[in-house]
Parts: sequence; structure tokens; C-alpha cells
Amino acid sequence: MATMKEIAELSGVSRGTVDRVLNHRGVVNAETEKKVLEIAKLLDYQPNKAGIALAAQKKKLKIGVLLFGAENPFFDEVMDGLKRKLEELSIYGCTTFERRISFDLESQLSTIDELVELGINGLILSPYNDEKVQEKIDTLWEQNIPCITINTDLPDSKRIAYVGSDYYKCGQTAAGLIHLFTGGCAKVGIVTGSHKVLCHEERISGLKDLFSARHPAIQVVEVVENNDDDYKSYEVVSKLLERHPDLSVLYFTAAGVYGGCRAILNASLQSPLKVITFDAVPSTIEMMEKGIISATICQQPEEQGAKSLALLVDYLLTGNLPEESSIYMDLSIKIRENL
Amino acid sequence: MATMKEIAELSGVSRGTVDRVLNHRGVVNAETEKKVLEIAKLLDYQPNKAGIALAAQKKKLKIGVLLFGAENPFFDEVMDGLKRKLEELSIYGCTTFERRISFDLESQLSTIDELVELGINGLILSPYNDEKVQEKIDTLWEQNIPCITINTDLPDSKRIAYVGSDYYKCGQTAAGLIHLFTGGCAKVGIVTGSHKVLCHEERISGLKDLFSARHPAIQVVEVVENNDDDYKSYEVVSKLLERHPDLSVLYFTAAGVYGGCRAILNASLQSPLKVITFDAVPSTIEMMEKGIISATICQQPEEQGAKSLALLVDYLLTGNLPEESSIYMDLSIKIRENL
DNA sequence: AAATAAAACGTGCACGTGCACACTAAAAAG
DNA sequence: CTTTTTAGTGTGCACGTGCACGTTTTATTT
Repeated sequence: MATMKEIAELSGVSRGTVDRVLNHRGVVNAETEKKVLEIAKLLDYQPNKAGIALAAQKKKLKIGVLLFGAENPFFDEVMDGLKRKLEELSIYGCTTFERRISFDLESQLSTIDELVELGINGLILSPYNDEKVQEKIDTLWEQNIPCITINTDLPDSKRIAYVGSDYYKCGQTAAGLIHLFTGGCAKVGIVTGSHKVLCHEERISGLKDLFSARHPAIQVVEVVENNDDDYKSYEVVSKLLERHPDLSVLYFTAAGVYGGCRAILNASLQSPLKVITFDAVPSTIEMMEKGIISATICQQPEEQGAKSLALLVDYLLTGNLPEESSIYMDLSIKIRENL
Repeated sequence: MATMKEIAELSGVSRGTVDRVLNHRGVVNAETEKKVLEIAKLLDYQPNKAGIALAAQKKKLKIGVLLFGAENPFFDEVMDGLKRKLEELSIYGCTTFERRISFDLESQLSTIDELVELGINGLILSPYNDEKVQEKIDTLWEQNIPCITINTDLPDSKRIAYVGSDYYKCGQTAAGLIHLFTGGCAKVGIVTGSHKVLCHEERISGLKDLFSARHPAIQVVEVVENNDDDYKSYEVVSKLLERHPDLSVLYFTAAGVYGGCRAILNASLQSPLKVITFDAVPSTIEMMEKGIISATICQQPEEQGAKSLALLVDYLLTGNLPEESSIYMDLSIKIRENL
């Protein structure tokens, strides 16, 4: 592996000049630049990561992490993955400032300001879907503080990347499972968070599109909202089961799984009901072990945390943007036996 | 973060002595040792990885990788994951020597010798199940060449770890899927590689055990062997389908999936047959897209490659053994929609 | 022509560790 | 008493990069 020193010797200049050429720092004579670049290409120069890491020690990179769901175990797992990656990246001597807030625009905006005050060099954010947050992200970008959105996106903002799941594909996967579980003829009820939340809607359309394209005999009988609240969920599911005693599948697009399952346990059903959910938080796992939930589709929260940190640190150290601006996690289906 | 330099200053000794104490190198006065260790613990000293990486440059670690299945796309994916991790670990300046061989004891033994000749510092190996290989691994261990088994294990050897899947759990997961796909009453046919191969047997017993424990109405009608050969597979599956025209599920524990599926395509079945397989090689994906295969259980080949390299390099650089001597991958269920 | 500004480049330190080598003082051997 | 051994310790280089600072040359202004 070629080093800057070797390039300098072969080009007849000093290591400092090579540094200036390769890192676009300062001013260099056009001819010199050409020669250095030539030789660098010839030797297939790749910066030595150990050297970069060593030099990065003094930079003391500070990364802000701001997630919703202060009480949501899903985001605990995101944090776990992020921490794991932080350990791996400890070689670059970077530190994180973590904040968990409830689902609220104002506290999101103020916490971002707080993190900026602390002098963060980059931000990982699960954004509230509001124009003010988008503007904030754009401002940060102008201030040389790059931002990565995680779990939910703000596609029109100047975030350098989104890391999360493909919600449409989530819905399609659920549809595929329903087909396999029922043999192609079924009555499906859907419990969603809110029609206003884009990602819930996308999961529903992914599912409906697949049914109409491939399994027309599967019928979505009703969609109810639980506002991601377990008690609301308990109520709406109870009533749904009363209205449709012949329901064969119940599909949760988001939170409120536990409340919904309690409603199922409480109802006296004559036919077996298959339940399909998202994510595998502890209460979901409990219901899978009881046999209430047949399958759950996981969006790899740990990987989301790990990937977003890796991308941000890479950008801060090398200036490399990710190849794709949206990075989707693999979806993994879990049943009782492979939890 | 504390450094060796700081520890040296606080202990009133030189950095060299701190190095000797912490890395058990050379001879140190008992009292001095005690004091240094005390202060190191007090400061919660963790060696700086960038420094280690930089110093590791001159060691030029060489890792041998010896995998079966020269023509098997599954092991291609293992190699992909390993390469990816190698890129990440390039910071330590290590290189790999890769060999792919066919399933044969003699060539495995001779290739190991060849790699040792090349001066490898460690070996990643998918071992042939034979005492001679075990002895070879033990010999390597005596020679200070640690070995990690991948995909299949040799538990009684002196390998420092096994990275792969839990075959019994694979079988249980398949059983769980069959239950969900059929509703608890089904006739199941099993196509296996060979009864002599331990891991195939484990997948079958995982499946049978779950059925007898939880789903007694599901019946395994026959187990046939295909010796991991597609044409043999075509033949035995054809005959199996003739003998059991009422079969509801066909379960492949190993290779020969493509040949078996061709047999299914060729047979005129009156009732829909659900097929469950392992891994997601290109021909399997093709059959999933055609709708022949309902689901496949993946053992994360890329992760196997990545994890084994990470563990080996970690051991070589720091002497840390993995916490568990057997590392099992998560099992991920794939259907057409989440491939 | 002298003074100032700008362009272009070189030098040297810092980062933390591994390891070879040199060195001192005390104990053992002659 | 002198020489040799050995336990114990200190010193300094190497690894590759980022970056601040200094120096020299060339161009521009007064």
C-alpha cells in the first residue's frame, strides 16, 4: 500500500504538498497538482485508516443523537445498535450526545438547539414531520453540521441520508404472509396508528396493492385507528372483532400491539385468528410465545442505529457521501421459533 | 481516556514498564507491577485502538480462509461478508489467503499445509468431519495458529470458536412455519442430503421434536436422501410425489433444491404443495419468484464470514477469546416479498 | 526601487502503541 | 576483588496522517 510519503518522494515534492493536493487544502501549482494526482492514481493510493484514526484523536468528533420514543423499547434497540457501532468506531475517538424525547415538535426543535450549543459536528435524528424541522436541518447543513434521518424520513430536507425501512415493502411482506397463512382466501382487519402518518399509510397501500395484483380473494374488511395507544387499541380491536366475528387475519401496522392482543385474548372467538405485527418489542415477544401473534416483521432497529452512525462518522472523517441517499434495512420475518 | 503515558507518569515509571506490565512482556518488579495495575484500573485504562492499529501495520497479519463448496453460491456469500469485514479491518493492515476446495478430506488437509507454508497467523475453516482434521486443528493451535470453524463445527477440536447456525433451531423454525402454513394438520415429506451428515440430522430432529411436542396432527410421512445432488434430488422427489399424491408440505434440509423444484414443476399435483427450503442461493430465489417455494430459512452467510474474521483478528491483536465458543447467527425467514 | 501582498511549498509536531535496544544496579561466579 | 550474569528499567524509533506554522519565491502596489 502506497503512502503519502512515497507519493511525495516520487513526485519530488514534500508530504505537505501531497496532503494539499489530495485533500484539497490550500493552494497548489496546477502542474504540481497534476503530477501528484498522476502518481497517486498510478500507485492506487488509499489513505491508511490507522493514520487517519490516529490523527482524528484530537478532532474529538461529537455526534448528536436525537430520537423519539423516550419510553419506546423499539428505540432502545436502535440505541443498542448505535452504541455497538460507537464501540467499533472508538478507534476514531468520537463521542455521542444522546437525547430521547417524546413525540413533540417543540421539544425536538429546542433539543436540537441544545445539542448544537454543545458543539456537535453531526446529528442523527428521527424527525418530526414538520416544515420547521426541515428548515432546521437545512440550517444545520449550512453550518456544516450534516444530519442523517433515522427510522422516518424528511426527503425534501438537506439530510445527507435516510436510514430506515421501506414501508411499502413492509406492507407487501405482510400481504405475502397473509396469503401463505390463509391459502388465498381471507378476511383481513387492519389496525393502524393514524391515517395522517405517512409510513402507516404506505404499509397499508403496500398490502392492498399486492392483494389486488395477486390475491384478489383476500379482502380487507376494515381499517381502524388506535393512535399508537394501547388502551385505544384495546377498545377499537374489541369492537372490530364484534363487528366481524368471521375475521381470519388481524394486521397491526404500528404500535398498540399489546392492547390489541389483550382485546383478542378477551374476546371469545369461534375461529382461529392469525395476527401479524411489526417489530419485536418485549410485549410483542410475549404475545408470540403465547401463540396470539403468528408472525412479526422486523425492521432491524439495531442495524438502523449502527448504520446511521457509521455513515455519519465516515462522512465527517472522509467527506464521503453514502452511495444511496436512502438506505433500507432488510426485513426479517420472525415467528415463535426463530425469535 | 487514559493513555499508557499518563499511567507511566502517575506511577513514576516509564512507558516501557507500563507496557511490560499490561502486556505481560519481560520481567517487572512485583511492587511496581502492583502499582501500575492499580493505577491502570483506577483510570479504567483501555488501549487506544488507533495506536494499536498503527503499530499493527508492521505485523502484517496473514489470515488463511479455507472453505468448501468451490462451486456453491452459498459460500460465495460467506466470502462476500468476509471481504466486507476485511475492508473494515483494513485499518489493521491484515491480508487474507483464500482457498475454495471441493468436499474432500485429502485436499482439505493439503491445502491447510499450503496455507501454513505461506506463513498464516490464523485460519478460518469449514472443516471436513474427520479426526484427521481435528488433529490438524490441534496441531495448529500448538503452533500458535488459532483456528475458527465456520458453517460446520468440530466441537472437540481446539478451535477457538465456531461461527454458524443452530441447526436444531433451523428445524424448529421450519416446523413452526409448516404449522402456520397448514393450520396444524398436514403430511410432510422431507428431502435431506444424507443421514450421515450431522447437521442435516439435527434439522430433522428439531422439526420432529416440535411436531411431537406441539403439533401432533402434523405427520412426517417420509424422509428421502438426495446426497446434495440436483439430479438425484429430481429423481427422489419425483418418486416421493408419486408415492404421496396427498403431500401438503415438502421440506428441504439442505442442497438439491433446484432439482427438487424441477421435479415438482414436472409433476401434476392435484393439491397445492408448500415448499420450505434453506438459504437463498440464486436458483432458490428463482423458484421463490415462480411461487414454487413458499419460504426459505436463511442462516446469514455474509454475517458468518464477517463475524468469523472479526473474531479471529480480534484474537490475534488483543488475545481476547470470544465470550461464547459457539456463535450462532440469527435465522431470517424470507418469502417472495422480502427477498 | 522599495514595500507589501499573495502564491507555493517545506517542516515539524501530535496522536498511542509495540518493540528493539541500551542501560543500571545488584547478585552470582570466578 | 574483579568479572559475568540477570533482574529491572528507560529511551527512542516506527507506523501514516492532519494541520499549524514558517519560509521562499513571485506578483502587485506605492
